[in-house]
Amino acid sequence: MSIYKPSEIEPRWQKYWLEKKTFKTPENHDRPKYYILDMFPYPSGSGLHVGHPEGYTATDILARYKRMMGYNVLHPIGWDAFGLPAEQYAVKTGTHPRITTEKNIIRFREQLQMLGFSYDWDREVDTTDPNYYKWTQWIFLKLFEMGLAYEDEQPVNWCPELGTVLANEEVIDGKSEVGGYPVVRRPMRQWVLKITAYADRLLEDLDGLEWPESTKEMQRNWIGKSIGAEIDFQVHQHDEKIRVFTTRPDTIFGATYMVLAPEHHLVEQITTAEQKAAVEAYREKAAQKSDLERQELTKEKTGVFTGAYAINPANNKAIQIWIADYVLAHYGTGAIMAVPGEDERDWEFAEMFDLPIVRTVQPPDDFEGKAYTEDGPSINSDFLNGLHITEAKQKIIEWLEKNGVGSKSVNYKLRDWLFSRQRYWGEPFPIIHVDGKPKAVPESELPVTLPEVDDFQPTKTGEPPLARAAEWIETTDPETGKKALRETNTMPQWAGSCWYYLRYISPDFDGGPVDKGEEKYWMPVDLYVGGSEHSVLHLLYARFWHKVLYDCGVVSTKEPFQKLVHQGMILGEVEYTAYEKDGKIISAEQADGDEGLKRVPLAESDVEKKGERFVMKGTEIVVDARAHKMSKSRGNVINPDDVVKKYGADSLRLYEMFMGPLEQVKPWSTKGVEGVNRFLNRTWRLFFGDGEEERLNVSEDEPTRDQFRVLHEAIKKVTDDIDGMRFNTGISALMIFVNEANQWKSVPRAVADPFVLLLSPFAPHIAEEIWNKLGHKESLAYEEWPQYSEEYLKSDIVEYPVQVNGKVRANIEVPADQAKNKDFVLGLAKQQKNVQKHLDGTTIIKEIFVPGRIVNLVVKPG
RNA sequence: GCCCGGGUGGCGGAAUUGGUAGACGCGUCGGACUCAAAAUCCGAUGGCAGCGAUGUCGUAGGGGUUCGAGUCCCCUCCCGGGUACCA
Repeated sequence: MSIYKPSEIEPRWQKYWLEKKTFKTPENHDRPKYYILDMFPYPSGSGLHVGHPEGYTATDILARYKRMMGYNVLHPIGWDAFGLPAEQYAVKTGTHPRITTEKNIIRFREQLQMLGFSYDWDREVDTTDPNYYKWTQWIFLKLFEMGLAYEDEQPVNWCPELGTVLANEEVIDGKSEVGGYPVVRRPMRQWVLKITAYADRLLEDLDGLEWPESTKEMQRNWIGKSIGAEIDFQVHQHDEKIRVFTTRPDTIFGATYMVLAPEHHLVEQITTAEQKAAVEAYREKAAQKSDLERQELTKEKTGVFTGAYAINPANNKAIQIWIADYVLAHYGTGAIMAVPGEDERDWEFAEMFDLPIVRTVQPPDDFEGKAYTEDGPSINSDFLNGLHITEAKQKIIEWLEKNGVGSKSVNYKLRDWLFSRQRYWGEPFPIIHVDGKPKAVPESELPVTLPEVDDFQPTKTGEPPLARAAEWIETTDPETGKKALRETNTMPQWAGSCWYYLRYISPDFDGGPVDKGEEKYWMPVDLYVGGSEHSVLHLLYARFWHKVLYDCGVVSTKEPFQKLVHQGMILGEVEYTAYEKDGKIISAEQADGDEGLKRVPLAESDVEKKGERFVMKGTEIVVDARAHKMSKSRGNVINPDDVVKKYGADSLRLYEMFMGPLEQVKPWSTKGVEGVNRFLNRTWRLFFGDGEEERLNVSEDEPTRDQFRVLHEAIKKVTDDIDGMRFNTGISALMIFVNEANQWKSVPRAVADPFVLLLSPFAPHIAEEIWNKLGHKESLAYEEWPQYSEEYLKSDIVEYPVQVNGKVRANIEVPADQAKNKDFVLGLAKQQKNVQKHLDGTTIIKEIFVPGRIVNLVVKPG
């Protein structure tokens, strides 16, 4: 019998594509190129989840479409395979992370192939492969040579639980991004990359990128450029100056006290004898606080007077110098001039400690707040009085510069990138220490491979696991023959993913990270798809490295990723939950806090919508109706393997694209998968009938005008929608075609062929199968994409809705040749019975006629 | 708090520059086929009133611009993401 059997069709075509290397990247450069990139996955032990195929299907559709449009397409995949889970598993079981990683990669590869993605499998990269990380190390050497990588003893985010330091970007709310463990500050020798040297370029070049505005904005905020001034305040009775950074130099006449960060280098020197004890105690306490504690205690300001005074250079008044932890040591100069009148934090502090407040900007009469941060004329500010912020700033900076007490200045929130980790499973640094100084390993000795160790834990003294490989550590400097020690830190996981998109271009090239000629052809990446969780971290780091490589002449573009799209998260199936307390079901609105609450899952049939909310059927008890993030603990994880087994890869692909806009967060629905699966079944029956025998239901007849119209409407819509990445509505157009075509006796070949091509990027297996059965010998992967013709889209009649006072009262059909004839259309419109009814007893005061669109008769009574 | 997104049927979501709100899919209801079920097919399906023609309300809420607003403007509420003493 004629039945659509994905389990039989799909593996067969997957094998065909692999064996024939159908998707091998063309090596010639004689066509336009399209580089379409997925964020490569970390091959975790739990395999692919349904989130992966979402972005991967979207890019696969585009890759297949672009090939049919005549582009040379580069569509690769690889493995971001260094990382913590494999290492933690190694610590627990002693299994070498390499073993775990290899195993996981095999699983991931199988899963991706099972979904029919058209990757060029000859270009796979693996960040843990020494042939790959050789070039990661090579790039690090470039950074080192350029003075962009340096060692520094600095307070770092130390995570005791993970046994490693973390970059600022990896710390969220004082906890580690991975695992959520507490993070404390602790000084340590670390490798740091000078990303701040590129702050301005990283900021400016965002403008030319086709990225989501929100992502660009996040990067802008993270870089945090602010323009202001640095001003020197003379310390009274000391030969010292305190330099502050401020964005509001115009408010200097309102600077009524100063605050230093507790760690500021002048604190000890200027503190008076009477205040010494208090200051010491405060500094002690601040040092002991973790970042988390510092944040938790932000509600109330704390601080201590140093006993010292500074002279405000604008008015020569002596003002108190305090220390307080609301001033951060690592931003600006670690010291501020406090202007409570125009700064909410300073106001709060001034109120707390009874310090003077002077307004220097006139608030509006009805202003009732405390600090006034908006614009207005300057007051109490001598020669600035009357000027608004912009002019006042300019004038005061001129004055500061003339008097040698300050100058214009720019500051960034962005800090240098902490680049070393105390881990085993990462790239070793190509660095040796000779006479206590770091020195580059010569390029000819790359890669510096990971040594074998017997234990993957940090040593008892807190040194990284590599410190266990004594023979590896002790080496000689090839240049001088002196004794040398290898660096025992390793690089963070971001290192490998900072440049992998370049390696795909020439994965076997051994003259550098990337072959220049190929790079020139393929770069930049035309479309990059991946999760928004990488908005700052990966995407900022990769841009930084790319710019460094640009400066060394390795790459020819300033930016790596021209267009970026984030796929939205797929949530679990919608769940209905009632809350039970003390054995009684209570309304979800009253259910706050966890005490004594029991969650009772309900079936969809037990609930109904009442107004804005869902309630238990027939009651007033409100229940929760929500989709949650998929998680093992919640037990709502959908495994792609199961979906493929039951419905096939084409159905999974189609469903994930049909759910809604790619960028949007959306809940999973197994019923929805069944829906698209039905569509594929209907498509199969359209071509092969539903009789006992499989019989090709395709005729050699010339299609009718109507059949052509149906086809060409589909071509237009599907083409536009793929171009605009609106895959959900594109699929809807394919469904409309099949629904229409199912009413025909048979499908004319001239319609059948193009339709199968339209379907193929979305559901490649079934499309190849039908294509083959239509008598084509070769894969359809490089067939020409169908073109639509306006000729067939024209209709013989044009429909006009007819409104009276903006309300539709009738629909009329006008022959196409009369459609733009206003008099004709209006005449016909007014004849309509229901229109006449509404015109009765009124006077037409205006006739709106929008050709091809609408008729609106504006009337008034009488 | 601040900065971005976003609120459309029972559900996921459609709707060119302002021009018939609810495409497509799910669900539900009715029918056909069947001994029966599944699968499939046909029909209906925003609410309210009406046998019906039709009327009326309706895109989070309130106001405005317009012949006409889901779409533009102002205010409020709710949800999601980011960020948090960055001077």
